[in-house]
Amino acid sequence: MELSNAEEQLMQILWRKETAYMKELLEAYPDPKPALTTVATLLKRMQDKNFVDYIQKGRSREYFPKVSKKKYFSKQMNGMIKNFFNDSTAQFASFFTTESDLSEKELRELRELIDRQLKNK
Amino acid sequence: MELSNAEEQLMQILWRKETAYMKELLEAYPDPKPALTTVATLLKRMQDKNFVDYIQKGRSREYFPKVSKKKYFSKQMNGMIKNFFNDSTAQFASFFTTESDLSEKELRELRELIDRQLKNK
DNA sequence: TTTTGCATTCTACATTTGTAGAATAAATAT
DNA sequence: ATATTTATTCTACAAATGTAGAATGCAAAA
Repeated sequence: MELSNAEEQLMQILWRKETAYMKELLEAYPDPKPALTTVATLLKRMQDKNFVDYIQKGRSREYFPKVSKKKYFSKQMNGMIKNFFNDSTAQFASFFTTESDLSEKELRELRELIDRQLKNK
Repeated sequence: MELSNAEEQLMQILWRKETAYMKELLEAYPDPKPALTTVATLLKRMQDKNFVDYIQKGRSREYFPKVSKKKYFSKQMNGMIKNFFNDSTAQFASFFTTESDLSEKELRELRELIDRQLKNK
């Protein structure tokens, strides 16, 4: 089961905070903030989908992500690479490199990084 | 307005074919194929969303994408980079480079590509 | 202890998405 | 000329999504 847009937005907040109470989540929303019950509904659905859990603290709950941002992101990326580049990561990489408008500096840094990666092989 | 999942799948088919009649679209679906009316509904919605158009040919229609795969993909990517990497393309690139499991050969090719990019600057 | 604030659960409802049957029309094959 | 195939439009409906009010309970502040 995937996250919907509204759910993913909330997930982003939760990832940033790592752990948060209802009130903090609400505060973290940009204006116009949704109703508290809206967030509650989303959290409930996200729990059902197994993306979020909580620890009862007194009478309220400390929510936290059950899926790491990194893991979630990787899955998204793999989906896109599969659909758009026929499952070829390399093909994606080359598309990205030529199409993204990285600055010269950024390109150099990226090359540096690749060199380091290569040393690890 | 964004494409839904089912719509995006159809879009992928249309991008592959570049142009296609109803029948061809249907044939291109993997089994179990949806009902023809399902595809018709999707096409209609995609027209409303301005992702698809057609040319009347005799009594049927030659459908074609109004948005290129590349453009669509870029938009998706930018969205993800914005959400996950704080809008930093470079940060994404470095994450990608370290986390993707590109082979040594692929890494070398990527470096080549970056070199060529750099020469263009 | 009365008010105020906050969280939770329930209920609700409009919109969007996934899926397709029925009716209709035209084109083609028999 | 009739049956068959194919496409189109209309209608429909369940599920998912976005959004939030009402009711309830409890805790902290006044």
